[in-house]
Amino acid sequence: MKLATWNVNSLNVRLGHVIAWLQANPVDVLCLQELKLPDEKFPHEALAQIGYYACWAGQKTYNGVAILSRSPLQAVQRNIPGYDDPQQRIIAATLPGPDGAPLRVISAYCPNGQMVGSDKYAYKLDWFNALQDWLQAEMTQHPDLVILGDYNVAPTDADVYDPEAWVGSILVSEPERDAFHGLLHLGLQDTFRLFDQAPKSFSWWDYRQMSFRRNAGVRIDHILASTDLSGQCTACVIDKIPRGWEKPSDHAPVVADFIAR
DNA sequence: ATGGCGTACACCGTACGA
Repeated sequence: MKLATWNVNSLNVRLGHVIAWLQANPVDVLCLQELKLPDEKFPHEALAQIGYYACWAGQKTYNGVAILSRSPLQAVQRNIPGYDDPQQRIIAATLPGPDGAPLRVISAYCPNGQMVGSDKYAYKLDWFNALQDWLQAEMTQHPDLVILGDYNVAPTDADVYDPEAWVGSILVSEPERDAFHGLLHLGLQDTFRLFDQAPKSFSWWDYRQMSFRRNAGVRIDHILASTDLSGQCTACVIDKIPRGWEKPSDHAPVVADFIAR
């Protein structure tokens, strides 16, 4: 069973890319972030035509998340319960997992934070706290849980093309990394690091300065699996191919593969 | 120190991303 995540930077602009990618990579689940469209503009019919159920939490202009699935989605939850937030950054649903047992899937678009010390940075850290509290509760109810998305955190210096230039800056500051590791401490595994990976593996490259050609990127898109589930993970890869297409998203999809127990 | 590029909305520029 393959599950993937992709920050598409506008689903209006990238719908053709998403459909083309799914036809070449018929994953069971694809989590999307940065839809940048309101609920009523979500292209559920086009996605149904290629065989995907969907749930989504849209927002005009900014944010917005979705889960596409070959199986029907149950117990759909938008946002972090009890965390009052107009920004649409979380959607969760339950579907049959790799061996048929219920799997809780969460699509997450964690805040960017803009600049260390800014109001948006304070919001980012507060949001991660709320996420951690909610995940802790969620994991007690769902032993098989996977949270896929854009975390806007590069967990270690191995996830940054030029760590010395980035010291202390947004995406890598210690409080952000602490927040990310707080999630791991709940009993989640960064599935990408369960396997040998090429050095300088990244999931985001700036549109400017030919960053993709220079591989000047960071790894900020992650698939975290609960300990039980991570034992069934056989691979996690970043698919750089769509980043080289015409008018690409600045993020690449990340795909994890799970087998039955 | 700034802006580079791309998207959205709407205004002829600004906000935001990472």
